[in-house]
Amino acid sequence: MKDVARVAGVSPMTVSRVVSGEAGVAPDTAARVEQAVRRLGYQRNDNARHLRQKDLGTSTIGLVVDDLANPFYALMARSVEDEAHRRGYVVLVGSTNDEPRREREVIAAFTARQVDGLILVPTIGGHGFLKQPMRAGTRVVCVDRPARGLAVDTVTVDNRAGARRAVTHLLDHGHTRIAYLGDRYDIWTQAERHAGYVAALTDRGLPSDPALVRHGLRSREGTHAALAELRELADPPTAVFTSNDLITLGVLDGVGHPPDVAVVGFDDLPLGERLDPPLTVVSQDPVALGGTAANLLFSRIEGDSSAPRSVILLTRFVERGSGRLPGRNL
Amino acid sequence: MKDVARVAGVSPMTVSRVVSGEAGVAPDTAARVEQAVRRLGYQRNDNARHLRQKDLGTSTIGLVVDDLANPFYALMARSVEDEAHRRGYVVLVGSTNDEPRREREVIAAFTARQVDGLILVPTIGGHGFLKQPMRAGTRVVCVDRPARGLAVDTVTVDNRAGARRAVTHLLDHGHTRIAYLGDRYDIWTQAERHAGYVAALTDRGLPSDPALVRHGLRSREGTHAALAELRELADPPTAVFTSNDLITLGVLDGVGHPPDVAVVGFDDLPLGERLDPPLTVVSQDPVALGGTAANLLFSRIEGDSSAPRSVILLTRFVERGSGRLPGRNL
DNA sequence: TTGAAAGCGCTAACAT
DNA sequence: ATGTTAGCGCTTTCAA
Repeated sequence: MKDVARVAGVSPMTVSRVVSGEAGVAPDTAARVEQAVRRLGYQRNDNARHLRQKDLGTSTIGLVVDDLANPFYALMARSVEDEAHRRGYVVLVGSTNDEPRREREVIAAFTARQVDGLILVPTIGGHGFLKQPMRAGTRVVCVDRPARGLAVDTVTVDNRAGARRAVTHLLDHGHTRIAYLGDRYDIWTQAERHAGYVAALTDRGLPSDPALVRHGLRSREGTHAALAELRELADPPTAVFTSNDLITLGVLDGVGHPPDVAVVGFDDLPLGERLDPPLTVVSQDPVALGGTAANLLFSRIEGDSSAPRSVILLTRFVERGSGRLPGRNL
Repeated sequence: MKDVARVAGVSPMTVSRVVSGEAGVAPDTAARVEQAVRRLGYQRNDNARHLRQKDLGTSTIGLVVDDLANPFYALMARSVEDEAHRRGYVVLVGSTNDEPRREREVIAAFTARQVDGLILVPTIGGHGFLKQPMRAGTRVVCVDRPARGLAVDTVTVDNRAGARRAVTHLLDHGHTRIAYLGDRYDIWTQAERHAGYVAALTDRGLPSDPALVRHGLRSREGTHAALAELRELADPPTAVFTSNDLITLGVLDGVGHPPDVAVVGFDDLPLGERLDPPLTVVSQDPVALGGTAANLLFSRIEGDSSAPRSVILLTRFVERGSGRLPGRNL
């Protein structure tokens, strides 16, 4: 900036004014400065700028998800990024792998860089470490799951109702031996979906047979193996409810052609309607989740200090056929 | 930091030393400082730190992709993030939508924040604006596509050979009317894949019929419509080569049950093996692309100033059946 | 082992 | 309309 000032024959303050588009600079002076800027290829150091402008923030937000490679979070991330871009913000991203330690590391790195806000898919771990940054002005919004004991805006979907609807569908089609295959039970969404599964059974006066419930599935292969085990039971399931897309894929790996087990899954899959029979799912909208979270965050950043809100978006039950098997009803 | 110093009864300089883990502080002094840090919940402002430490960089890199919501780039992003996290770096992400203007905006926002490096899926636009930041020390690596006229490390896959292999497979199974359905031709990967398509035909002495070639497809719906048009031809195609995952999905939307057209696509799909018949694809490895790009970038950041390298990763041809239809060979 | 002074690049607040 | 001074939070350098 000093160099530009020297070349343009003005003071650094004038360069600052021109570069920041402030009024009150004579047109020909501004032109001289702009020419010097171009000649030197000067670009302002925004970190230094934000250091001085204490009240204006850094125009940077952090997005912390479970796994950025998961298409669900990728869609969410894109949606957050679009909202941020629209407002002139940039986005730092990090994946936690659902490990509280990595979550802490990532968030610490973000707050050390003075992010104005944080959109967080929280792990099971405590979040006391957020208190201090929040007091210092960092706004926080949780998405996909709430954080235990953290009073912040939270955007989720009706996991329990969605799962209940799906399992009810299986019951409606004559299934009574319905398996639940889920990810780690300590993940809030998974516990909710399991609760929905149990609720649907309870609605019909059926007990939940522990032998048909598997938690902690984290891969296609592991799910495939779990399904194979269930088939060895004396009284095997005739239907399976899968609690996320990865687990649905694992189950599909293990059902025959044509399938010998009915399947309904949480989360839609790109080719779901193309399977034989087409896949019935509970579908959620990651773009809406991300967009809503971003809008909440930015309204907080812009000064909204009302009580924390909790937004629950609706899932959609998409009936395509896979829940009616083995072709006993139609 | 001043507050911590006051509480601990030392100078800010001593706090700085303790917080940065520098040697030469008496153990009991350090203990007093650490206690004050905890009591006040102090966290260092890394932006201010990096402002002063000119030579150490900001430990921040930027990742600029076409579309973060695309599973391919999401996997790449996760891979880059893992490498960055391992080294104590954080990652700014941005999507360009393949619009040169948005690419410029995103990159400008990143360089203004003094990123140490940039991993870039370049748009078709010029990249002269990178010259200045590069002179100022920002390292740049291109991934998925090269940037015209930008001499930097570049990681791509053998798009042309992969496409040629796929189309050859269709020819081997008796198809001679093979359509090409692709995204915008000005995207380097798409032009390469089209060239591979043409090369495979030429290998057999066949001309490329312009009536069977469609560029610029950007959605499932648009692709579906394009396929419908091709079917209206007097001499319609018996096979289709699709140049990316989205286009493959669009074509699958439009083929019958069972399919009346053979399909081979670039990029694998999660349920591809589960279709009837299973989907034959040219598969590339986004995790390897991202990891390789990140490793190149970090070795540059760590001082490697050898001539720019070009790394070409191999695609894998995954034959599953959909290219053999309509069941005339086996 | 500790601290004081100066300055990273920028801008708020006050001159002129 | 432009410039001067001081200071954002930290660290380099040098002195004690």
